[in-house]
Amino acid sequence: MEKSTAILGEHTGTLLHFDGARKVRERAVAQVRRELIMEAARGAFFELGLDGASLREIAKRAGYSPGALYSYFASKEEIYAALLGESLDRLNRQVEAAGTRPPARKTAPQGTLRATAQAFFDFYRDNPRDLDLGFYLFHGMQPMGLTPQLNKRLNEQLRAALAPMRDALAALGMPAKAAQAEITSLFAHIVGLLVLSHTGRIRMFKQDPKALFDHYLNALLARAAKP
Amino acid sequence: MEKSTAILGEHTGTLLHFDGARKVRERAVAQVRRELIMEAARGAFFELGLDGASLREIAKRAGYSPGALYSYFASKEEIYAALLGESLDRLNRQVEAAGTRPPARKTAPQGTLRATAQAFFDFYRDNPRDLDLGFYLFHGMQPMGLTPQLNKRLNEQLRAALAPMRDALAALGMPAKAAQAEITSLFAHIVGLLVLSHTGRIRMFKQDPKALFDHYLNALLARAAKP
Amino acid sequence: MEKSTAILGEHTGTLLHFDGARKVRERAVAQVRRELIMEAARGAFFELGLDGASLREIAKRAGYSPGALYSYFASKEEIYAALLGESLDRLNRQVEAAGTRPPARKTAPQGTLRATAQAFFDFYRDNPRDLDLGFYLFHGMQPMGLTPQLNKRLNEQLRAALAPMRDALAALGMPAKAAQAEITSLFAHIVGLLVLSHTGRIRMFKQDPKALFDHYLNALLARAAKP
Amino acid sequence: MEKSTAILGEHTGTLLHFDGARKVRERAVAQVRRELIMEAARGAFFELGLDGASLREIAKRAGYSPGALYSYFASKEEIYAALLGESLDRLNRQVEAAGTRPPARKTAPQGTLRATAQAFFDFYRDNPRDLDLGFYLFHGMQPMGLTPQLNKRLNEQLRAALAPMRDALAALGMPAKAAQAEITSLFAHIVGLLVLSHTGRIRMFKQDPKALFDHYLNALLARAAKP
DNA sequence: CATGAATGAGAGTTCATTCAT
DNA sequence: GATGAATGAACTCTCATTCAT
Repeated sequence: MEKSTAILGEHTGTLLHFDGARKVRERAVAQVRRELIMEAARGAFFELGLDGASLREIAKRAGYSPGALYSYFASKEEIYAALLGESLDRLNRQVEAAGTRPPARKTAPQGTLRATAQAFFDFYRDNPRDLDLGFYLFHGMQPMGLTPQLNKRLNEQLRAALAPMRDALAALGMPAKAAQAEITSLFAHIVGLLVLSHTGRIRMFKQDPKALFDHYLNALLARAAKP
Repeated sequence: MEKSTAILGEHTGTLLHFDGARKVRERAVAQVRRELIMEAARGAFFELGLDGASLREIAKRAGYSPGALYSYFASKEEIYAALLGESLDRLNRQVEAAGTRPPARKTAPQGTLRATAQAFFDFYRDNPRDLDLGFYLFHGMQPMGLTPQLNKRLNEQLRAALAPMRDALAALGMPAKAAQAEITSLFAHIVGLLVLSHTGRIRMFKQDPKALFDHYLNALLARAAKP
Repeated sequence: MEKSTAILGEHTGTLLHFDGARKVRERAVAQVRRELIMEAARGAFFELGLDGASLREIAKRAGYSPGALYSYFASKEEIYAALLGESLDRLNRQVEAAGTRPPARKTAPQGTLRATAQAFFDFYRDNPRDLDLGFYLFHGMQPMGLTPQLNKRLNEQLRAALAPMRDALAALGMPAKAAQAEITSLFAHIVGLLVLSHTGRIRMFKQDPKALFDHYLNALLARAAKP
Repeated sequence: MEKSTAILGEHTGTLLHFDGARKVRERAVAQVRRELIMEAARGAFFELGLDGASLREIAKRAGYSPGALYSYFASKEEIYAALLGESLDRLNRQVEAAGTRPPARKTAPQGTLRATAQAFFDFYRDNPRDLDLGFYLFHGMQPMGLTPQLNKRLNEQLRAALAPMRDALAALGMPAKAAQAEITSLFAHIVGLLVLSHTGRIRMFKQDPKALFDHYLNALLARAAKP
């Protein structure tokens, strides 16, 4: 079971008192190997897409035989779940960084909202595969194969990524409920824009995703300023 | 080749003058059977999702051997394309009906915009698989396997479904360019809301898709009223 | 015109007395259509090879539906058999023409032997598919699917094509038995050279089929001159 | 990749120094199983011919599921290539043995030429399927599907099998170029005789392949003696 | 921990031939 | 005669997963 908590990147230093040092070391080694496999999976997935990235391919890239991966992950899906967790971590870091960078701070909270929302948008625009990842486990748009606790964890990571924007709205005087609704809308808008963009539907309307997003953001800021 | 026009649901009754009655009847029978297969495909797809719906499964449901489907469709993809075409037809009819229904007409064009946008939203909210269908041919969010002319045709059907909303905005005095951008945004927003809704991400934020959509629509109407 | 019907057995001007003119006409029409189908089959076979030429493809090229061909040929194999018969006819004509052309006649019988053998060789060198055809019915080098009478007929056509060479050898004073053996050898040599040529094995040895054949022919003529 | 060297029957025992004994053993086991599959393939191919020998049939005979073969061979073609490689190995051994056997040595080089050519001829006369094998990858007499390096390797094996005859001609004083041409001719003659023999065309001329071959060989030796 | 052979199911597609119409 | 839908069997190949070693 440590295996699955490890998926989420939690460390267990406190076990030091109960386990021998050897066990700790082995656990650390296993974690490193997990990450090696995830790296291979990410590479395969990014280069070959959801369908091209077979377990065999991932194993080959990681320098393992197919069966060996099952020592680290219970299934292919679990690999993707781990990948998604890591992806959300990166998203969080990117959003957070945008929220604490000087230019944003100066004109806060409008600046913060704009900067973090932009960072969120940019993250998925620049890494379309990370967006795919988010929908992989919902093949056919229908949830599947996630353990409830894993689902919860992933949701929390997502919530965390959006939190700075919600807080910025609150700081602008928007009631908590309205802020939450606006942030959900914002998220939906970003997803919609990017899905349409990736599938070529926006180009078809001769529009530019970035411009559309700016427009949305401006409207949101206007709403936030004088409700 | 009547096969490909049939994909798009065109009827051939008018050929009566040139073909023998027998040919016409046979063509009609073939069309009926095409639709039977599409029905089976839709059922398989809706129940089993994109991956479960194999050609064999579709054939079984339609009461055919696998090879027989190739008398009606050149490939599995063509079946899905036909399904998508028919789905867009239904969408168009639903949107059009909403745009010409009395209550909408009375308060036009605001009423028309609200009614048609609502109809668009409702269509995909009530038929989530139809939204999937639209993304099927863009596996991994990356276009694939459509003949350019078929792609064009499908795009036109989509454009047509959105046209009433664009016209309503124009009728409210919005410049064509801005109207086009707003309609693309609206489309993206709907898609985003529904994708998040279908994947359970909206419920997670304790929000209601319909309410969020109303909110978006109100803001859009406000923008349209006094730019 | 009896040509191809003869392939299939035997016909039959004498039926004129018993059948009505209509039946005769219908038979002629059928024969014309047979040839149309054979033409299509030849085209498909030459362009697409043995594997690419499906019944469907042949039917399409002939302007028929697949089933229709069965009104004219009992099987796909029979089509090929007919094609082979026609091919052997062409071979015979080409060999015969070479044997009666002035230059050959002048220096006969050496000239005749050289000219006809050359014509035989050239025929298959220039029309590799005709050689394939000859081996098609012996897939895996093992006879199959020929009715004995059809086999006999084809053999006779082949014999006829080689007869001028045998006669030339006899005219040079070679005993009948030896001449027959030499001609069989000659045939084998031609086939061997062309099979190796078509499969690229001769080019691999940096040799030229034509030169090798000339060499063989010279040796044969030398043997024939003073045994 | 040991797989490809294994195709060619090379052993890996010398790796003992670098690999553990276990790896060596496993490799040996794998090689045995490869040969088991090749045996099954040969059986299927010999009994059922080129078309009857499907992957499924081969797998069934080898006691495997179809997919299992792909652990040993990358494709069906690779199986046939391996079969052909092994066939050429046997041919080489048979030819070589004939060239070094006492009776041949005594009257060398005429005896050597006669003995090795005879061995070559006998090999394919006695194993007709091995001749088929050589032409399998040239479906419809038109090259296909060999990797260039594999093609090269197979060509070299063929060249090696013919080398003793070429050397014997050279030993008889024939210039290298002429010897090469004669050996190519000899090869073509053998192939021609056997193809016609296998397809029953020689019997039809009431000839005997062996006698025809002797006749050819005598003429060749006569040419070689006094050019 | 690691291997990699093996499974078993299944993928989409093609084919010659048949037969009701 | 002609159609073309339908069959049924076959095709090669891929996959995630298991498990004896």
